[in-house]
Amino acid sequence: MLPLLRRAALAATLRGMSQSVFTIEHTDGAARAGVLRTAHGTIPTPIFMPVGTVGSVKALAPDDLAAIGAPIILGNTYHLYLRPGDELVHRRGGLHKFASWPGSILTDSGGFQVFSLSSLRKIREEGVEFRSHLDGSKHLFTPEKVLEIQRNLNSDIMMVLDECVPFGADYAYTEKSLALTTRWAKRAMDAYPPGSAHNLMFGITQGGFYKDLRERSVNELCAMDFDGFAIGGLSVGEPKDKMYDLLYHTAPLLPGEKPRYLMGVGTPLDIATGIHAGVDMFDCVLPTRNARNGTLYTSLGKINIKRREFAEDDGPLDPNCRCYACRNFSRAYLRHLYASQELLSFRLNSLHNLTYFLDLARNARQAIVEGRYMDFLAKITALYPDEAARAAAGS
RNA sequence: GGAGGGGUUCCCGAGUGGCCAAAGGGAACAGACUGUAAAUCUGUCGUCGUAAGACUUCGGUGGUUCAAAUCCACCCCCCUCCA
Repeated sequence: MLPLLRRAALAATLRGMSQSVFTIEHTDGAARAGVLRTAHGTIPTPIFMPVGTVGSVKALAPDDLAAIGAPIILGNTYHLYLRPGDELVHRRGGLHKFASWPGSILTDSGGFQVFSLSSLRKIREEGVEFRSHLDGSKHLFTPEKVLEIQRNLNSDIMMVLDECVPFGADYAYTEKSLALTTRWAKRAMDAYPPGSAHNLMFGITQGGFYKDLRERSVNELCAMDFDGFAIGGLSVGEPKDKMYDLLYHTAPLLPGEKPRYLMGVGTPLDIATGIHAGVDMFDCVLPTRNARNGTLYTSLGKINIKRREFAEDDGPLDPNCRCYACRNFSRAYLRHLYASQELLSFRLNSLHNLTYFLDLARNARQAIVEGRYMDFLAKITALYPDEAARAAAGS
């Protein structure tokens, strides 16, 4: 491990020279295979980033994540600020040290909580006021404050504060919200200009499900020198075909030389589709949450391990999977662990699903490098026919 | 031997004349889950039927009543206390 100062200095050099933060090595159509560098490592892209909201990927230890080759995980500004507190984490040397996580960390800004905790917040010009879901206390999150929190956490990739707008918001509201998100992004950039430190900062585009607003958002955001750009506000309750429509419309508008991040997405098909549209980074709670709820992704499709049909199935969960769960346990045993609510069920299932998602990105990258991404996408599409049908419904 | 309490749909358990195929919980079965208020949530759960509805069911048998899981009689079984 590099001494802290030297690492910071090195990373500070990286920031402001966007060329060296992100390098695209191969393309296949719009799909890109690249490398993203942070203060805590090198990340091959496309990449799937496991979500560890409160500083832990639920049910897993850093060793587990290392075993499946996860180079970067997420943390959350809102949750870590409330508990245990970003300053407490700062005093313990940052989130990496506190959580014993040697890889990279991207932190979400709390923008998603504007959506998911909408009944507990008020949006104002200066920021978002949340009523804590833990104790009801009030907290103001401004664009500047969330960066301060993320710097205390020592996040490798900080996200700017945005308003994640629900599906169904009308044009007038979405337009107004978008303008606010853009003003917040400007304030973030002012508070933390390029070269300030080694923490990278990504902007988030919004615009709901109106293409002209998406374009406006991209134009306004990309005029600013962020280290990467995210597409936010997708997968917020919309039909699948709408989501893909917006995805294909928005991704190509983002600057080609910078990393593109599709926030909170998604299913394996969503990810494969996102990569096809030119996205480099993904995160989603789906593999970990579904793992805890018994839904597992395999090379043979999605299966629900609770089902009776697996009660005496002695085969591995996924014969083509390299993970610890698949190498050592039968479907019958995994079903039993789930039914018995054994904690090992969470760990093995999470380990497996994340392996699947990480491998999905790895295999996608390989396909791009070898110039056969369309074949890869076709293969994934065939694995999830119901979802693919929903995606095709409106087109 | 005496006194008391109880047997309800797979399990626990509510229900003491009609609003009861019978609350609630569990189990079981199936589904959902997308920048994590999620080890959460939803549905089904006597039989037949797409449905309307029909039929069978509350330890057993018989009875009272227009109507019984609920009232009465007898019988079978379980539990507690006393001797």
